[in-house]
Amino acid sequence: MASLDTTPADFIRERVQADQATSAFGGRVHTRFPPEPNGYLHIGHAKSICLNFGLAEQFGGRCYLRFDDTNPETEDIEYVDAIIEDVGWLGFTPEGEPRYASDYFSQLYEWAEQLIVAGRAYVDDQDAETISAQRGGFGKPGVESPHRTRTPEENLGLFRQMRDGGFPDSAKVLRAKIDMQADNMQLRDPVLYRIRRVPHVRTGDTWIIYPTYDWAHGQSDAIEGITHSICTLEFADHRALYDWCLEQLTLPSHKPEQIEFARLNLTHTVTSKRKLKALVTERIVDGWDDPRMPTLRGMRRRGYPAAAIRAFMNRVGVAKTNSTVEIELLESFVRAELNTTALRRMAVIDPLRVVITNWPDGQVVMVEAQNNPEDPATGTRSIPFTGELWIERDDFMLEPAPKYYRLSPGREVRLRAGFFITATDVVLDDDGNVTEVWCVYDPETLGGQAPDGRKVKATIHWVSAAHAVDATVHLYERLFTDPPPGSDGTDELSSLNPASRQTLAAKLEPALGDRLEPGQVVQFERLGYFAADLDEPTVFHRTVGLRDEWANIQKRKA
RNA sequence: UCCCGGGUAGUUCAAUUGGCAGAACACUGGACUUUGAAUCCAGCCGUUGCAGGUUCAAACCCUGCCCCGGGAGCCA
Repeated sequence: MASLDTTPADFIRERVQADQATSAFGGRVHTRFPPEPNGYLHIGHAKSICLNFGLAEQFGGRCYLRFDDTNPETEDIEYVDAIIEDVGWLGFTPEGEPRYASDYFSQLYEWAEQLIVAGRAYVDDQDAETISAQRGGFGKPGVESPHRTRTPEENLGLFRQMRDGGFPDSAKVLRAKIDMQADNMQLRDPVLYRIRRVPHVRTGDTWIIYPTYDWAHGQSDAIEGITHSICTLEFADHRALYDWCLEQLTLPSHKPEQIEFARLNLTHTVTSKRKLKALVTERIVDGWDDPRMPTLRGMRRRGYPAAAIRAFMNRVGVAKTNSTVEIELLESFVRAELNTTALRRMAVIDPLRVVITNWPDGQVVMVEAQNNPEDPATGTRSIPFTGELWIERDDFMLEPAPKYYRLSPGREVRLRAGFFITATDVVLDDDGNVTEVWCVYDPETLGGQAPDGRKVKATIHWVSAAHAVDATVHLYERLFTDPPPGSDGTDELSSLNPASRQTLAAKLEPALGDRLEPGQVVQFERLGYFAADLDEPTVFHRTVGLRDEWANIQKRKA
């Protein structure tokens, strides 16, 4: 099994180590997790969070949470709060208060004026389409804007008018004056400021011009003293621009270095904001926190322990190879964590009635069951055993298949922590379905052990019918049937799994009638791990099933 | 078409930087078992994208090619 908390080596950690060896940043390691507050965090963000905070932890540095809130059109306070909460849930504590790129708007503006004075930026009057067309194409040089030769004085005046409301939205932009011939398209005079009369979550209507990502990000890093600015691969082409911007300024500290890594993809799900949003707005799922969603909130509701997600991130490592990790790997970490921490309980999710014909009328015997065999310190509990029980429909077969060794006519099995029973008769309905199984029990086998030493091949779980607690149980399957949804070029949503959620009426042992902690995960023995709903005490979500050898046997036969 | 990045087992990553390609997950078999779970043991999985070259020795260096991803927002 995977060890849970070893920090692997990867090219970023090697870089940091090398920087420390040469004292590149005076021995400091300072990272940041910089989400834009325009959506909920998902498993992909978790990788970045674990990387940035993990690096700071490992090297005795610090890590900030910084909101990259430079585009007021898409951002909302709702997301700010959710992100802060989710980062905490994942188990990380940002250094100090959250930071905001918008805190630096004044500084960024001042630096823009310096850039203009230095003749390195100009105001362009052309519209977006024209600018885009002039940018040229891959392998085709760009065309310089007619406004590129404006004097610094003229540019400064125009830029101030932009700031002061002298022009309508989008009428003018500030552009860096770099190189319209550059092979790297990002260097063909990128836009630095745009006019948007949209109230900003934090600065309200103080500003009507907003810096773009490229003008804000590196400088924000520099202001905060970030040493290693880690981002995903699609920003690789921006690195030259990131460096260019910083080189134009006189910085208080060392220039941060941008390092790119490959984002995480998981099989059978999607992580792009657009697609996740589609799932929510088209009501395919109940919301951003639906247990089928790969959002942090969804996984929390589903019962995934934060520790399992962290361990998983350690295992998948950090590289520049585009990769799609099997969701099974994540699940194996969830099981490993839950196996040691989750209390065992009995619950029947597809009930079949068992009547024990030789059981003394009305007798109730309390049997002792371990709370978690992996952790004896969790002790035992008493469960009522009676002559009428629920067992799993799957645990009885009228005509047992080969290698099936659960209950069937004439066969003896153990009821976990209870007694041995042998099936003697069945009650059938008009369609021939089994509605009831009659059994006899062996009173000598209390606790599940036969004094004569005879063995049974199967142990099955059960719940006393008279004591059962009713509950609703949601079973989840993959959201998408295709490993990479939409890989055949079709719309991802066409490979949606119509059976991604199945809802059943379950019978629980009485101990589960007492309110669990919201979100607490227990193991329903032989079925899997189930999380108590955050709001509804009698609703459970299956976090993940147990490994199931019987299912494998059947699959192989098919 | 141009620029950048990548290609090692089914998957994700290693390989002490040129020195016997190996871990985890998955899969298969066995042991154990009051969860067909967990645990333990074993096995399977490789033309290191392809073709050349350098070298005693190449996943690693050189040349050419192929394939995949990203890049022409006033998104991030």
